[in-house]
Amino acid sequence: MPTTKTLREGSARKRAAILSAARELFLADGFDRTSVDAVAARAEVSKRTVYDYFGDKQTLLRAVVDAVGQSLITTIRRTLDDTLTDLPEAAGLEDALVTFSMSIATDMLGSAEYATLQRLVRAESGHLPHRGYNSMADTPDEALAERFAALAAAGLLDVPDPRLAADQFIALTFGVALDRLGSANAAEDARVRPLVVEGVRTFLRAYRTR
Amino acid sequence: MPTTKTLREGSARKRAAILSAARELFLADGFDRTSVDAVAARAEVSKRTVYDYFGDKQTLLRAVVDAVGQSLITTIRRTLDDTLTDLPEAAGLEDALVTFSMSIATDMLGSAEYATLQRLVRAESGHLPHRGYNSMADTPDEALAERFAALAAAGLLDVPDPRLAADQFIALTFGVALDRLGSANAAEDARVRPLVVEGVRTFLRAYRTR
DNA sequence: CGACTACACTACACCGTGCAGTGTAGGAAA
DNA sequence: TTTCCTACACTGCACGGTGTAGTGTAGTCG
Repeated sequence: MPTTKTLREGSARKRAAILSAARELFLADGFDRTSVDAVAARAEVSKRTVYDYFGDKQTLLRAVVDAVGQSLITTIRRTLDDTLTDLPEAAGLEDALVTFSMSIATDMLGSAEYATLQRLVRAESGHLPHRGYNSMADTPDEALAERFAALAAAGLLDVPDPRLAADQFIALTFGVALDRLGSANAAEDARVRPLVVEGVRTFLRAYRTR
Repeated sequence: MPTTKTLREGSARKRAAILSAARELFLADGFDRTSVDAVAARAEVSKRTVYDYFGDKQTLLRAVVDAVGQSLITTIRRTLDDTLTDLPEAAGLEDALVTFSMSIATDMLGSAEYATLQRLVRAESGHLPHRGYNSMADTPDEALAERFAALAAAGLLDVPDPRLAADQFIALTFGVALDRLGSANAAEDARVRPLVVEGVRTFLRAYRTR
């Protein structure tokens, strides 16, 4: 066990590989059209191993969604800290929000992924028991809502219902971008930025303190 | 040479029944999880007839999406005329928009249907050639955009880009409602209205002339 | 009037295939 | 040894799609 980070590191690696392969295939081809064999092949893992790790195709989907959700929320938190911590002057707020949104849409392979996966869970695999949501703000919207509340407390925004504002912000930026362009490539596309900018402006016209 | 390689025209009633059954099942269970046998059973029609009318499951999906889209746009046009023609005073604008949105969400079995079906087409059945969209404003957003332009011309709204405003309006109302609650029952649910009301208010704070 | 034809539709059997899930033997590591 | 993993064969089944025999019905011709 010299330099080895044993302790099931191999296991964790395989687990991650499976998760990653499943995510890519589910997103590309849809849940039903993705065979477990294909997932196993892409993960360079035996099909049997997939079934040993996750017992079920459904469960695998759940795991993928949870993983992406966690990853997304971490990215959001970090980006939030990078772009919105030292509460900017009112003048810089628009730029800060645009930067934040574009970071999410670009850095992250695609926040679209999360939305698409949510659709998959809902549309394709019926109704599994809804997320655990223990207590913390462990959903992307709530992380954003927290920050809006802070901005409100700092007197930059006039936000009576931070959670609602967060949802509306997301809808105005990612929502319209997602609706207009296919859910696929979120970054890259040059048409995304203007849409996001306009979304932020609309949001600020509605929520900025006067 | 079997002269009948063409698809049947047949009785419109059966055709409609199949379309309707397919719509309900596709929405409830998803495209892949819906068997053609199930569609036929629900339509009280032979499975063979389904294949005679539409030659293919894919084609059936396309037909369903087109039908719903047409129906939706008709409803929107009518509702638009009913609620937003005699340009209301600035004071009544909020109520008018709320009424409009709720009419769409209620009267129509669910504008959610359209969105969900679009997802289905994209996510499940790969990429068929995108809609024909000949020239007219035959997409819901554009119908709404037209009306916003009219409201702007009347001095009630300050809308430089009507099409964008329409997309943002839809995102603020239906978008958030769809995200929060499952895509399923759009009407009925008492939680929809407050969401729509708040969406309209946000929209007006951003776009109303000052 | 009946006989015949054309057609829309059903009921049903059937084929091929893709796929979820399992059982197991065996190899490599620890 | 035990533990983990792979390779692979195999089952069971659901589903898309087709072919066909047969039924009801409307119209046409004699």
